[in-house]
Amino acid sequence: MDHVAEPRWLDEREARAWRGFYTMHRRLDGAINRQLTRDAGLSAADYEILVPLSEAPGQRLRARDLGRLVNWEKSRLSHHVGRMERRGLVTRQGCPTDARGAFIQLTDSGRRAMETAAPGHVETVRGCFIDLLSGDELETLASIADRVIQRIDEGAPQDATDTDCGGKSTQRLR
Amino acid sequence: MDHVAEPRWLDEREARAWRGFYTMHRRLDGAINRQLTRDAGLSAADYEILVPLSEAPGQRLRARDLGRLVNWEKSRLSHHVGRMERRGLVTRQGCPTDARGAFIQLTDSGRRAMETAAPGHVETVRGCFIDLLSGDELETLASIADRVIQRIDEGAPQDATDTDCGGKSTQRLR
DNA sequence: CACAAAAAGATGACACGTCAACCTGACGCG
DNA sequence: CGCGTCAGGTTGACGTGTCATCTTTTTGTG
Repeated sequence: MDHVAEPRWLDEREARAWRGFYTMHRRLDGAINRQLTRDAGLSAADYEILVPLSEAPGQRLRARDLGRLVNWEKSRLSHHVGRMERRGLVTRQGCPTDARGAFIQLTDSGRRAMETAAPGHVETVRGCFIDLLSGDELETLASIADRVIQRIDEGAPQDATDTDCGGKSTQRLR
Repeated sequence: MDHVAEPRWLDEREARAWRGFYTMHRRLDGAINRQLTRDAGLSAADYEILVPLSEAPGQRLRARDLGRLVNWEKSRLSHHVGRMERRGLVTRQGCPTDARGAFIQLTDSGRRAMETAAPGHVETVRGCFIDLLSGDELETLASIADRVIQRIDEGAPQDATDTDCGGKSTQRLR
């Protein structure tokens, strides 16, 4: 009798937190992208790449290291850098010491775009998010994030609870 | 002398919360999409659409109403419903009373897919998120989300602070 | 040294979202 | 009635992200 445990649907409070979290992210993403586009013709992804580059010695980084810094998978990075290269924000250079490697170098134009965007970006992040939170809330949020990220990165248990899905009752599917 | 106020960069705590929030979302999104794909061949977006449809009388909704329920813009909805239609998850029907309207109807196959996915979905959301948070934290998060969403939906102040960008110093661009 | 395995990137195919038109039909109003 | 405006939806173009696959080079190991 491999009975399937009845799913533990979310209660009201849990659903509020969950839905809230998600739409909050979507709104923030929208706001940030709008600001960056308007002020400097950049996307949020562009900005994310430009920042570590601008702080790197010589304004350049190995793709590998850049990828680790921003925590992107290599395919995404490669595609995105390709697009940024076409727009003149960065260039690619081969690596002398490792023939597989690739350096990503910030161009002047890329640097200017980032410097143009930066002040408005912080202002947006503050105005739409940070400044709306108390110190305690900031701590709480960071702590939550640490927990969640660790949980998923490490022990994500494929939740392979062998759900045979006796799919009868479907009530609160959230 | 229209001096530009020096940007108020984020301090350590603020940056931790901000970065944490963002990567947390990315991880969660990944985990959820993997589970849905693996268990039922659905994307998170599919699931989001299927839920309200399955709860609607007659398993169908006007595109307009569906869009309001999930808070998507109409273009996104139309595109996505098109893709779901091609995969046999939903069908489109004209609306008799308003010739412009469109009904989106859940198919049996769509319903099955959702019922298959649902238990694992809740389990994932719990395991990777909800169950890691205390009651207080759930409240805090929901409260934060309310604040942020309202701020962006209503008074998003275009932060049009006329930044003439005397872009000299660029240090902590986060 | 030889050779398997791993690392670094690039690439093509495809799903997803957004923006900007665009079309059609409903509605208000003179 | 006639006309302007708006609402509901669709479409095409484009940027983005993921997956799977491939090539080349490095590295570890006998």
